[in-house]
Amino acid sequence: MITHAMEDYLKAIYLLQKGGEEKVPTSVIAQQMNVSAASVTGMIRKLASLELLNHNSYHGVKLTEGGAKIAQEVIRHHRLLELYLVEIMGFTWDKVHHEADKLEHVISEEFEEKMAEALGHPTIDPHGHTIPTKDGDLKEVSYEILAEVDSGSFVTVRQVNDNIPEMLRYLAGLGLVPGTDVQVVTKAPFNGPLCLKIDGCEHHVGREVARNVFVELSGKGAD
Amino acid sequence: MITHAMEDYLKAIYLLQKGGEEKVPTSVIAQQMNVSAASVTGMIRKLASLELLNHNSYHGVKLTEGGAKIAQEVIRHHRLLELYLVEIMGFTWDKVHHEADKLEHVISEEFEEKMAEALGHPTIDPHGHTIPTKDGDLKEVSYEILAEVDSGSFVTVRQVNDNIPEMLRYLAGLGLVPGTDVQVVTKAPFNGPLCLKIDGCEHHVGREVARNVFVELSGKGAD
DNA sequence: ATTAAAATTTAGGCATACCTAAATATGACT
DNA sequence: AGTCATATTTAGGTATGCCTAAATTTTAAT
Repeated sequence: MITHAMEDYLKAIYLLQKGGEEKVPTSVIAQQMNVSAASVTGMIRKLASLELLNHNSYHGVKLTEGGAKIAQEVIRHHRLLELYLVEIMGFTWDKVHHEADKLEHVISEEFEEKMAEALGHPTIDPHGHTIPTKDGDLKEVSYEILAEVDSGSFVTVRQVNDNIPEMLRYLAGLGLVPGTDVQVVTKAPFNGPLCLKIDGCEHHVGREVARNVFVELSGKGAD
Repeated sequence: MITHAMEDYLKAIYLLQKGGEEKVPTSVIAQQMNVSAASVTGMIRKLASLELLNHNSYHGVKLTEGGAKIAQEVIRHHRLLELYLVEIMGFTWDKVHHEADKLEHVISEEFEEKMAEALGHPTIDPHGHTIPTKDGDLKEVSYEILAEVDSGSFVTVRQVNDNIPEMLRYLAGLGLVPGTDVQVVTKAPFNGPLCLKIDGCEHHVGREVARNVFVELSGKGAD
């Protein structure tokens, strides 16, 4: 029997794996999930005994096909829920992550299908993340981090991190949402703010915010 | 902190109290919730220590105002969810009880409000039960049990039990849903079937089914 | 008033999922 | 190769929420 906690671990490990790390170390999972490393070890044993992941002691874990499948289903639930809450129910995009985190574990497959139908089988969630297909794989496109593109660049916002409600409200206020075209006018030194031209207006945003916005390069100016 | 299990107990006790019993005995709760009496005793201690109910050892429990309030909120969630799932999402009415039982514990107050708005602040759920208002009390109207009305009676269906999916599918097939006018043509002896005239057609339904349908008398014929 | 049946509570256990602190393994550096 | 810092695991403990079996209390009947 798969518990909610197990689903949360599988989801986190899956996303960390997609995010680069082939073998995900215990400590990284612990940090991501805000639990102690010891708790992670305990859960890893359980998941390994169910053959949902392979554990190479002291060298991290890797999901099996079975484990990855469950993770994909949970992520599909989460992202469909986020979009449903925004598009159909009228939630603002800063609140849906938290709500989806609770709902993703309890909705039925039929609930998932009804949402997908109502939304016209969408592929992107409100924060720009790909929604895994029912059985298929999740191809996470990797974009540039806004904080790291050269000044002068012309970019299009593709994704934003969905887990800090206050930052999402701030971003929405700036118009820094997926689909928006942005020019990086300047980047102040010493980790200083970026000057961004959005919709013709210049805004100054800090690096912390710029590290949570992911963009696609659409052109480039002088550095 | 109120756990899901606590909410389930409070809900069950609340409905049993409304269903007649002033003080609800441990055994009744245990039967209703399909757990052992010992488990109920354990939970009662916890709820009593939180002052959500008063416990008179060996003489049953009674919810405090605080306990009743939480129960009402959970029931409001449940019934709004059932209606939302049927009306907005297109679920059939036999599946919504199970889905609502899981969702009722995790949705936010905002989710509740969005549902209520989308549904036009309804007062009755798909099975005919009253939806408690946001702060107000639940006035559960008590109807006649179809199995117990005299033959010849003309009745209107008002409520059906929502927890047996197969029976709900059967009832929907017969047209025995809230709002339908029905004539009780005959009642066979020895707990035999009732002959019902629904929409001009006669149907024969067993007592077990007729005990799960609640009606309002609208007229009366010969016995 | 005694006794038997029924209801209730207590006692002791199990699984989940988390924690801290202590022990142990790894890998990088001298 | 030895040493040390870091990462990981083990050991032992907490809380929830369920169970069965045994003890206890109540109620009803003689």
